Amino acid sequence: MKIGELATASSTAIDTIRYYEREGLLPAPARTQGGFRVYEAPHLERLQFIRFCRGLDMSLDEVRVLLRVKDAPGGDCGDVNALLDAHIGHVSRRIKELRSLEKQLRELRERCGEAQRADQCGILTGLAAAAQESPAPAAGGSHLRSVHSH
Amino acid sequence: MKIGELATASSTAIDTIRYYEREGLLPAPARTQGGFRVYEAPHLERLQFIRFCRGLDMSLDEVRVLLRVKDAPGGDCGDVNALLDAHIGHVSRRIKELRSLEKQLRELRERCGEAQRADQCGILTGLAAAAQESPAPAAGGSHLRSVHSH
DNA sequence: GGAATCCCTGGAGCAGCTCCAGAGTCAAGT
DNA sequence: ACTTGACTCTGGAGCTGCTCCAGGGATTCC
Repeated sequence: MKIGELATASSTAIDTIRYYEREGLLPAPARTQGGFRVYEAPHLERLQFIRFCRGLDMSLDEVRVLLRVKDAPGGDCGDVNALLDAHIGHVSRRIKELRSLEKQLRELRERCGEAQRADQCGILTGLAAAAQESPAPAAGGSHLRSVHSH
Repeated sequence: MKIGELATASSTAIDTIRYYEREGLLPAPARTQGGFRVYEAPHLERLQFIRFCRGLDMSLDEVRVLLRVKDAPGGDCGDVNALLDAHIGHVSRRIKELRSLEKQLRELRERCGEAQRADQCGILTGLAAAAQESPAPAAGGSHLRSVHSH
């Protein structure tokens, strides 16, 4: 199967497949004489595994750990448990952060019901005042990016 | 005030301040003869505003919109309301996604109580099986990065 | 006047792709 | 055999929001 077929079979962009190969997540496949990549069933399986883990919001480094354990013939899976526990920790911490964020935003939104002159907008004045008072928002001041921030 | 003082006064990295200037969020300040940036109180105020919004997980583009309205003398603030509503939408959507994610991860974690041989690890076999069945996780298959993905 | 501490610019690097140009390959149709 | 069109190749740049250099100059303190 050529890369385009693999791409549709796995709902993955072609560029992403080549990227995974460069990153060592997918083994380099055979090539035709003209240089086209030729994939077999195991490649698809592995790619689906990767995509599923990515869908669970794991980082590529986390996926790498899982693949390494998966590739080890009879190794033990303690690392898998630890990784998953840590990942669950990331996710639930992030949920907590976002909930307090949502609360702050809704309170802010209360301050301006309808459009009016900007210099009387409760949101803008509220933001400006809050920025003055606390150097960082009440949430704690961490810049909440993805679940993988710490 | 030189850049270092502004940095400590606003709990912002020096590089970040220069970055905001390049991005047009902070106006270019005066300079000493030797070329050092010299800031005044309004710079600090504006920077604190930006940092506060970033703490609320707004993107720089969102902050730009707020600043533009804030800078307009007597304009109206409809954009601010719309922006905040959209942002609240991002955040609560993301919370929903993460909650279903957390549930999936905890179910997965159930499958392997303690370390054992990798080829019998319930997590790995579960992941592999799930990847086979559904092309993407039940959550919907979107790659959930920050709150700003859509 | 010498040392320590600041500050400058320009560029690279992070994650995880995504998109592009410019060229080559393959399969089907005539 | 040849053309057409769809596919694929490589290498590099771009996205966000910073962060961290290197290799210099400015300022300040003793």
